Amino acid sequence: MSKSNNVYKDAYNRCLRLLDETRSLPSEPELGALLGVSRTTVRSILARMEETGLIAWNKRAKTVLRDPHPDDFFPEEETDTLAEIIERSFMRRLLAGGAEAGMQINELELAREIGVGTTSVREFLIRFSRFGLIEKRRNSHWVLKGFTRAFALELTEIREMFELRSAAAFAALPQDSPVWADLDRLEDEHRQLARDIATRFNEFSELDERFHRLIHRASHNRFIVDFYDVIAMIFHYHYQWNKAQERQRNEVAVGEHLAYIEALRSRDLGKVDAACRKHLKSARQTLLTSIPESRQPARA
Amino acid sequence: MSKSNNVYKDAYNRCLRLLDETRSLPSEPELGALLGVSRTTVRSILARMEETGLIAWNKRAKTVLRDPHPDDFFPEEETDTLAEIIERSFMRRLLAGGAEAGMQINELELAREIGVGTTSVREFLIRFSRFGLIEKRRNSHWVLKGFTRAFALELTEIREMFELRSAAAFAALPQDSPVWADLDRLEDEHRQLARDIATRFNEFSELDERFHRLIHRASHNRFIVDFYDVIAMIFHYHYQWNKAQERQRNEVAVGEHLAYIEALRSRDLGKVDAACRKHLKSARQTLLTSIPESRQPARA
DNA sequence: TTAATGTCTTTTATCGTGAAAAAACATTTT
DNA sequence: AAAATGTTTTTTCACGATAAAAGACATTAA
Repeated sequence: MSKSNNVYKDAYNRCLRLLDETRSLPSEPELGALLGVSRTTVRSILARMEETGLIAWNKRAKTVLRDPHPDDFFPEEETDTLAEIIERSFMRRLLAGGAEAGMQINELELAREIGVGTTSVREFLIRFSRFGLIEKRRNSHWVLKGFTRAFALELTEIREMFELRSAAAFAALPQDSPVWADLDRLEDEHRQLARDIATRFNEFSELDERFHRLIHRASHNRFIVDFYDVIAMIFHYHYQWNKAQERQRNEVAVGEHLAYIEALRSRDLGKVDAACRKHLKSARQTLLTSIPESRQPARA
Repeated sequence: MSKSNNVYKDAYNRCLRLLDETRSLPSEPELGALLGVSRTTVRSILARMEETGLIAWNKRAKTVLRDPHPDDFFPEEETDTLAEIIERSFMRRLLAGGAEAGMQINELELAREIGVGTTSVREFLIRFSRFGLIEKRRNSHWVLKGFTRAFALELTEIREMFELRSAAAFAALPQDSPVWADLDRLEDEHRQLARDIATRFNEFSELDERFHRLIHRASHNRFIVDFYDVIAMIFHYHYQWNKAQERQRNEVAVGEHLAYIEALRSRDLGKVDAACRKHLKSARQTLLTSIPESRQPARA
């Protein structure tokens, strides 16, 4: 099968949504920049749009002929990266239980189960290993360390260390730094979400990530910034898995974020530290309660 | 070519060194455990040793017939992992200069230059990416971030954060913890090295790594422990590259380690903190002086 | 009956191959 | 001439295939 054309399909779908808004499409390089793909892919998209009668395409002229129909879109599941597919599949097994710590991971079996080549699985495991949930035995198999209480504690320990430092760095940024405007915008979004929390509570997860990433970036340290990938990944699946009291949890978190933002704006390091600690403590608590006490590592 | 038999060759060489010491070899499983390889590999080794007349092998009896000759050994370069070969090759290019930050990395070109397949290079790059020296552009090439001053500062910032915490955790360990015995042994080795520093100064690098890893392990945090891989890698190549005043630098470092060890043993957190800071500060200085000021990132 | 050896099976590591996508180059249009 | 389009070349991504190495099972020796 060699390589799936998910980049094309995903970009095609996103391009379809653009069609609603305009009567004609921009130049090829412009479209490429907009969709985040190369001109080669843009041209494939345009070619298909012409074929299906969505646009008339003649050199520079790309006139929209009709609005896209639901079945003009490629199915969602065909737009995912192989890496995403493997990760989802792997995390499902991991969190669904039955994946005891100490268990060994079989590349070939995983590949067959997901229906992909071994190379992709191998590359996934290597990439995934930095999350600290799996480990490779020298010239042998991978071992599952398990999503345990210990893991959550180790993760949050680093998170707290890094975020306290980043928050302090943030508060120390000069008044004319563009981050303050970013912070204003995020505060607005928080206030809006707080108002409509009853219906929009599930949008918090995404806002949460953007907020914390903004703070971590103030550290100007690639290791701190990159570590947020680990946190984001874990919380992403945690949110998907543990829906208990989601609304209430998120409502509390939004409140904590707003206090945190105010503390940052005060530039009072004591206040920043306190607000940051308080929020991280409850975030840790949420994560911990989602991990069953029983899950203990199988062997040393 | 599919797969090189470097595991076999390396284990064979190590097994040859065992021959000097005994008149007969232990059982296959025992040998496997000793050499860190499977019985399959052990049997290949024994088979060859029999062929070349090094041993007489009949079931349990594995009698040594003669001492190994220098050309019984496989050449050193055939015992390296592909990953090691690629890493060395890559780091040489990186440190040899001419590798400007912002430059793009070509998998195929690298693979051809080193004489390996693209898959191995890809896997290496993925693994290597956690060191923060390269970065992947979404569905496109890798970009070199460069071994810059900024990199060294970011690295050491985290190192200091982690090691101060680990050292504090270490000092707080109960008296009956086995780490104190490990520390004693390391102290001895330091004292011996200090005595013969004039001739053995190049042995410091390895001792340094063992010492710091012992301390980091006290954190009981996988992210802290794993981060030492980044430090070890950087310092490993740094030591190889920058030989200026090596003897003197190492002599100073050994002294600092001894003070650090004493502080740990005093279990006085103030002293530990001071000794740790002092040593890390000079380690950072050493690293920084090896990076030419001129090397600036090419683009944003 | 335990622990070794002997044999067979499974898994990992690496390569070459081919399609998708990017990037580079050439040509045309404004 | 600058920026688009048209065309060609490179590079990345993913696969199946194959040898090395690990692991499992069967048999034999102490």
